[in-house]
Amino acid sequence: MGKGDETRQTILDEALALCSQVGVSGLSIGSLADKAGMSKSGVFAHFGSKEELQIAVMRESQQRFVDIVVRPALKAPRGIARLRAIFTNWLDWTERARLPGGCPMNAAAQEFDDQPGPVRDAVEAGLADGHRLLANAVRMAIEAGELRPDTDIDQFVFEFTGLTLANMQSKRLFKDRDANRRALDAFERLVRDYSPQGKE
Amino acid sequence: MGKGDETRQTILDEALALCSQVGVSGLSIGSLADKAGMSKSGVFAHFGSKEELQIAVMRESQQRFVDIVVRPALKAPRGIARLRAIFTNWLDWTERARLPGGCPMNAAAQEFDDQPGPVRDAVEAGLADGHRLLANAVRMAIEAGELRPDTDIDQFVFEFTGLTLANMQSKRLFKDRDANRRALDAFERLVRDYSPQGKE
DNA sequence: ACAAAAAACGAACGGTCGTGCTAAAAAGCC
DNA sequence: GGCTTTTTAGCACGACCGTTCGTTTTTTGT
Repeated sequence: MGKGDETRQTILDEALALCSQVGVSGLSIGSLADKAGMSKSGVFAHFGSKEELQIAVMRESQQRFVDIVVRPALKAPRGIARLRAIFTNWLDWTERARLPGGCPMNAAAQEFDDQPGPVRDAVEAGLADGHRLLANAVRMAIEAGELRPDTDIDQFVFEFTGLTLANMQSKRLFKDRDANRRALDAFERLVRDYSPQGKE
Repeated sequence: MGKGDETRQTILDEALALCSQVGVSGLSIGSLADKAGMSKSGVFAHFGSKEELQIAVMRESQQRFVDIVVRPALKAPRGIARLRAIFTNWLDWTERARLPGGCPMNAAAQEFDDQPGPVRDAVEAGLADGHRLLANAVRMAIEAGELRPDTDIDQFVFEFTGLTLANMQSKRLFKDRDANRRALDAFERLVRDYSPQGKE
């Protein structure tokens, strides 16, 4: 198909940027239509309901995350190098993705964590997918002998994501210019703790 | 004063619970009035504007956090024991505070991080205060000789809060029953890394 | 008990929300 | 170029939003 999908993509781009600032439930069809230079019903027709729009935004966010954070990191060799590439890409992925208000998915996770429904499902699926990709990278690092064989993969992922969350809060709320450095230092400490020739 | 402040407190209690579920910007005066069994204008009169209500909720949230997380931990001796007490209290403080939807302050931090104004200021002040209290506890642990003298306090706080954030996401979005254990394991590893007789 | 003050109510306002429905415009196809 | 299909606009709807105002109820002080 032609024109339809094209403007749908345009709308989604605007929706993602807007959503990053006001949240996925704060995103309204009227304001989105203004940003996209369209009528309210014109935007509406592309999704059929607000819920479908929200789900589409989450999916788009997930895909863009993969494109910006995960895919480029695959050029790094398997092991800690690739883990580090994922991590550094993660730290400022929202800026590279032109999302002025931070990660829409993480924001949505907070908004919808106790609001069952398809939107929540999409958010959970999106973040779970990220964790799965990350877990795979950790497993490869273990297989490459760069992390201890008895490394608890889920534990590693848990701490890894904790650092990205702390980084976002530090950077966005406290405008801390040292946030990235702090996160990177913590990452290196994390890797060192789980490395075979490391301490213990 | 009498009756006024009393019902104001009742309203704030309901507001906190409601806010934890729908977020601080999703909280509406109408629904809050329903929960409190009052009229919309009756609730409104106590705060004068929605913004003032939001600020009041943030302040109340902060105070309750101190009451539930920080104050009880002061019974533990200075040092790592107290840090651990703060941490464990932190992990499930929202349940003990009867906040069914998670920490309102953290949610607000995401919603308002790029929306300047008094609400954002209140959020930042509240979280900064928490960080300050935590930093003090870390400093005491250093002075007690239980953490290395060259410990970067802000770095420690950064990683500490990262664990609490990961814990909340794990628990609330993924319903992970191992979240607390994961967080505690990570905490012990964190402390060990910065302890004088630890590795390195 | 009674007057003064405080607090809660009820109705109304202009706005915006999501969502239908119908008509106009644009795009795709022969 | 005309015809069909797709895409967009315009308008209206009921619901809820924050806020204002005048009235009524409740509390307070004496």
